[in-house]
Amino acid sequence: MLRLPFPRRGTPSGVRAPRRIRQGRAAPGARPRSRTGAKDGMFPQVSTTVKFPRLEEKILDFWTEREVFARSIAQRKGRPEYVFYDGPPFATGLPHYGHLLAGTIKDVIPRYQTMRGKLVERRFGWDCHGLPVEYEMEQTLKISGKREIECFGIDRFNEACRGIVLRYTAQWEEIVARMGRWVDFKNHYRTMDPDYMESLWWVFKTIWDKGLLYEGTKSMPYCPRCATPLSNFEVQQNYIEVEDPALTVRFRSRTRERTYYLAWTTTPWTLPSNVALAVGAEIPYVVVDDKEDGNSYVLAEARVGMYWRSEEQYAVRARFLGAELAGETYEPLFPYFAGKAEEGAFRVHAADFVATDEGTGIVHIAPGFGEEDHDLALRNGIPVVCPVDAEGCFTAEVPDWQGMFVKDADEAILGRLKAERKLVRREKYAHNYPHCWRCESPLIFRAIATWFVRIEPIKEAMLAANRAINWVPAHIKEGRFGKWLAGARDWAVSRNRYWGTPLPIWRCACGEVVCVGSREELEKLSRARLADLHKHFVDKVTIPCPACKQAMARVPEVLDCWFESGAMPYAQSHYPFEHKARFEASFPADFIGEGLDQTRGWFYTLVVLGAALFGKAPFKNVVVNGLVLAENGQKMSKRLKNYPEPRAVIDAYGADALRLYLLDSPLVRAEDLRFSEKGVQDKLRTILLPLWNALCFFTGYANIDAWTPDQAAEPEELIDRWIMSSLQRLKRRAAAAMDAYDLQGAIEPLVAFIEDLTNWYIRRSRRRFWKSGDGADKRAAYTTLYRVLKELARAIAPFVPFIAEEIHRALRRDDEPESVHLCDYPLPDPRYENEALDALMGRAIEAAGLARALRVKHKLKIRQPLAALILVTRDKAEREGLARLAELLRDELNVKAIRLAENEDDLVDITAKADFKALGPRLGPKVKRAAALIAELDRATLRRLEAGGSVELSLDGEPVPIAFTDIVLNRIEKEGLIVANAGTLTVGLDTHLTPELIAEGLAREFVNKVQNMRKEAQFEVTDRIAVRFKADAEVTAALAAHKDYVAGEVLAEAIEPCAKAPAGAETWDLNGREVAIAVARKGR
RNA sequence: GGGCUUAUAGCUCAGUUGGUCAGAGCGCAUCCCUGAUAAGGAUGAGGUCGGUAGUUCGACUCUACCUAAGCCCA
Repeated sequence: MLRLPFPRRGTPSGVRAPRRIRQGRAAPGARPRSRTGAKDGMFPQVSTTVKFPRLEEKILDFWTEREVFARSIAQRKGRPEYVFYDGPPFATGLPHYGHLLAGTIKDVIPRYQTMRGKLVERRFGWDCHGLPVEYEMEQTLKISGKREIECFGIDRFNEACRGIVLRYTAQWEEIVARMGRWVDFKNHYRTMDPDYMESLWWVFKTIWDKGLLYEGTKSMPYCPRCATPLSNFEVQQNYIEVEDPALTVRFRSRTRERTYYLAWTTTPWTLPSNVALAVGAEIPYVVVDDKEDGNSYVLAEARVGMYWRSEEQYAVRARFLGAELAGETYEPLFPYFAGKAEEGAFRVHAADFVATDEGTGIVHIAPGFGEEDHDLALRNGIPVVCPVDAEGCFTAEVPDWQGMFVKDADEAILGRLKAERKLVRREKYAHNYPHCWRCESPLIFRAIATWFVRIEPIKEAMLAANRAINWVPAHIKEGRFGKWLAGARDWAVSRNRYWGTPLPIWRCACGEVVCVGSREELEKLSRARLADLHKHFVDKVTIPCPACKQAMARVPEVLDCWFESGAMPYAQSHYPFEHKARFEASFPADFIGEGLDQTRGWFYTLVVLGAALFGKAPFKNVVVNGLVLAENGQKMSKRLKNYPEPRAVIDAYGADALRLYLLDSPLVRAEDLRFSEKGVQDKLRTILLPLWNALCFFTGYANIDAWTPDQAAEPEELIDRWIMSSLQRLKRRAAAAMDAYDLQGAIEPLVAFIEDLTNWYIRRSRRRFWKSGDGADKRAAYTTLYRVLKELARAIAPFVPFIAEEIHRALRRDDEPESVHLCDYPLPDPRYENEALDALMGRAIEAAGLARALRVKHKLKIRQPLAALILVTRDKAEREGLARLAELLRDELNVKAIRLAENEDDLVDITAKADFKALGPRLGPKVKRAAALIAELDRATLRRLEAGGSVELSLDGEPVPIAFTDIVLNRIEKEGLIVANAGTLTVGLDTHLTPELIAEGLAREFVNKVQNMRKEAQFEVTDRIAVRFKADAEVTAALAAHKDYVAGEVLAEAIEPCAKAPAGAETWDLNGREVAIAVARKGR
């Protein structure tokens, strides 16, 4: 069940309920500080109780109303173009997380580049053709298979497909937009549009003219009943456990006397089509003399035991590796194709797919059927025969069983073999066998006429294209993609289907073939002017044969839809029929991004066609994203419902949170991620909410003080200069990572900066904002925070476009762009960079952490002031730097003084370790003993080394000189002291509590209790009160001494001690002393 | 069966050219703070760095093999 982040009153789920009931929340600026006439500020009052999803929807409206996306592009007219190609999705289903992920990446990078001043057009694409559409249509129409479709009418079928492909586009557009992705849906491209299809023809024709297209055969799963080839996708649908006959037959050798090759098959009906035998080159074979029949048999050594029970029945005559058998010839089993011997049939070949776990280790090869058989035949010039017709019946080539369905012929074939003494053994064989998902018929594999793109002539161009691509992550270039390219085989681009781009090939019975490259060309040839290029229109067009004047008809196939998407760079622009110059100027694309599963899909077809047409890759940079898995690590499954609906997640946490979750993950490096709703919520809670609080903090106080950017004051305080310097570093790192297409690397510094901003800068600067008056320091603080937030909004805009927009709009002046997405990406300003300060503040933050830890360890709460914090470091520069931060640390840690010291000897023990990096190469195996000696060096020796001296160790009587660079100093707090150490810095607390300190601690405790009571009583934060209390003499005295402080803090007009507990008093424990306190609101 | 990727704390992940550093965030537990407050801070527990073998003075890091998961292909 989905947990909402803000159930009812808006408590983020997962956030522990506050221990105390919180009430009477005040507006941020309404602090108890007397001021007159607070003017309305220039900044909108930003609510601290934001609901991000609703906020985002408002921003979406703003973007739409103000046409911000279009303007973000329009304002870059004339600037260098940054070209993005969108990979088209199938819209037969609704978007899942994979789409949202890719969509986010495809949004972030164009947004970033736009802000860097580039013109980035983003056209959405739709993949409209292909089997999934046809499959769905068949289900809807309750028809299936070639015959039924053709009976239904290809025209009606195709029009029906056309009708459903765009069924979900409205939902797609809605959710893509809701994710904050800016992409042009109006100017989309669709693979089924006539212009698009015409460009495909041009691509096809161009490749044709280069001689890269040929018609061959491909062994495909085929349903004889439906008379149609099936795709792998279809085959996977229906595997059934069945029992088939398994035969071992003997082929008489022509090379060896009275010798037979034993071969094994589970498809007897393919035996008439046998044209070769295959052996494993590395597999040991034997020639066995059968003592019973006097013949010799060749088979794999490992399989002998399966055919002869006892060694008395046979004798091994020879033993050799399969390679030796290659080239031997044998007599055909059947006479039908005996004539093919001259073409290279009936030979033994070595093949790598031969195994010895079943059968004889010799494989019967029927290239007309088996896929491996077919490939082997193509590679070795074995003739391919396929005496089976479209319905799966034997043709006239096998007259004995002509017209018989092949599976039904099994028995007859078997009988014949038996009669001819060619059958050695008959078994039953149970295995998983694919069946037609439509009609349950067992599938056969069968060579199908198929059009191929020849890869060999363009392979070098493809490899060169790949070398020029910047892959993110880099390993894909030489790994997954490179390996795939290197082993690429000819690409089968035709499909025996209906809803697709028809192959523009017309063929005559006389053998003449023409390829048509445009509508105009077709019109010239046929006089037919076509508005639509789908099969049911194009197939009606005939072309007079230039050779014999008869009518040429189009070949029946349509194009593989991967061909269509791979041709998208050209087809989306209707190249070369339109936009010729425009295309040529913008090819190849600067950037594409899709999932890892596209390695052999879109990425591949883009590269093949780019290499074939232009000799280069159609894209320069590609970000490959990983797979979003369900929380349990399994694939997300609609059926299992093992993931929350994307829409529900967006509605609950907002698109920014989801974007951030997806981007700040291994997904952007092509690794998998287990999707966790909790993870999305955490991004909201730990990053977006604190950022939002920072904005609230700023606008709240700025409005109270009526601060405006006109009152800017140049920041001089160290902490201001520090956060400004941090900001520069953030911008430098984010831009560098983005330029390297390292999305996660760009987000990491953003998150770190938000942490710095909220948990150090604002925390440490609070008092500067709410102190009264409007001094230069306060103005500097406002100026700093204002600048930082504004630049931060721009820096995060590509990643979290909504919250960035809201911050920008809260802070912008009228003369600034009305949307953050119309701004330039902020770049580092070296004037504000200060590495030394960054390092120094880092030490101060560290020191504060150590000091807080000391307080916790020694039960000295922050409210108890302490006399001093002692910072010890031998580094002079560090000491001087920390001195400049003393005030800041004093305040943070509630100590009266910061003392800096150089001599750490009283606080820490020093030991040394060997620096293995320095000593290892020099000493080799002796390094371990040297390390032991170094660990025992005393303080005096170490100090001498530190001062630049050197020491000699004695190793095996050999003196080994050691310098300070050979060791690493280690400091350890001395036992029993209140000190803590980190690296060179040691901090100590002066824990001696004087009566003054104790008194001040009591006063602070008292303030704390009264503040709690104010809240409990639901007073307004500005209410003035009267306080009465009963306490012991010490507390009473402490309060008297700190009366002004206490009164100021709690807005008390009077603080009266009483002899006995006042009416309505609550009793508290004040550092072990009982105090009764009563508060009363004064009239307003 | 092949290719690629991944394997480090309960979870999500860092770990730079091998060097004595096993880390961060979250979660959990305990505590602090209470003028960013439907926030914030500190401390703590915990891991044979998937396994085995090797290279090396030294391996989370390099090599080989194995195991598991994911993707793609067969």
